[in-house]
Amino acid sequence: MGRQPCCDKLGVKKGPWTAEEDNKLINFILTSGQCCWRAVPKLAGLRRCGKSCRLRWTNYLRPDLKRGLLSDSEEQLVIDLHARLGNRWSKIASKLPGRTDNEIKNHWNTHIKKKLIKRGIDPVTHEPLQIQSRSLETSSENNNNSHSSPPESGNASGNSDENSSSSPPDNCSTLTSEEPEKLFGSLCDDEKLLNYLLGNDEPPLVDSMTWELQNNLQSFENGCFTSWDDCATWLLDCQDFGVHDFGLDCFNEVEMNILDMDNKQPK
DNA sequence: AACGAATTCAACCGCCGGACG
DNA sequence: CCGTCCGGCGGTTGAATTCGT
Repeated sequence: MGRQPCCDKLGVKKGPWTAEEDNKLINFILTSGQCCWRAVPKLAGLRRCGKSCRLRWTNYLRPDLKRGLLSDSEEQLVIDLHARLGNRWSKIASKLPGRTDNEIKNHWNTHIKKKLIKRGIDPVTHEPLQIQSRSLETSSENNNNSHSSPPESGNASGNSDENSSSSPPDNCSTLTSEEPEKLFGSLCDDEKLLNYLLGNDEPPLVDSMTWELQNNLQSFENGCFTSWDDCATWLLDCQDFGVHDFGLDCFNEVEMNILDMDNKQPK
């Protein structure tokens, strides 16, 4: 029995989003919040699949997104997390505020992979390439006991357990004795981040979020945008200038304010 | 300037798992 | 327990852009 498609394929537009579509989606989510994505296209007046709307929102339109290339420390963080988690891009993205899984995945495939190979590190196993080729020879002798296998290879069953007691500890052991220090080296100036990565601390983004919230709320007058144009401009500014780290909690507050404004001041 | 190759990244596809009736 | 719905995920594609000749 075939599943119903996620949306009516007929009449559904594909390809790049236009500014008008973006505005419609932003407008809808600002006024109605993120509800059932399946219903979003209809309610927002878009000829798009619900999935496509969700993707567009999460990967591009969300106001808390950073734009631009990953910084060096972000890159190191991605490398380390990849060593622990494998290709679980969403998990990795969740540790990098303002970054999306798609963005990290793309950056990994286009930049980081090459850098690691240049440094002589296998981007899949995070082992030095020479050691890996040697271990490949030996592993053919005892092939089933593959602790040096790619992190994601043990994940083929789709086990995406958050605390993941399974693969991450093993993955750490795939690094040479120098690697972890090398990888952490550039992160050591960010103690909170480091503690979090080592599992000793809470995520470090809370402080920055509240800090950014304070700053971004200055964009509002009495907690409200003075007009939709202001709001849209604010959203676009957030994207263009990389305003980040204030998370969707803040956004919910904005949204509530707008709803509140709508109630008080009908257009 | 023109062309092809290489690179980038937004968007799509299909699968999976949780929630729910 | 089973079937369905839906959101989310990771892999892949292909148009746009950049680079090299």
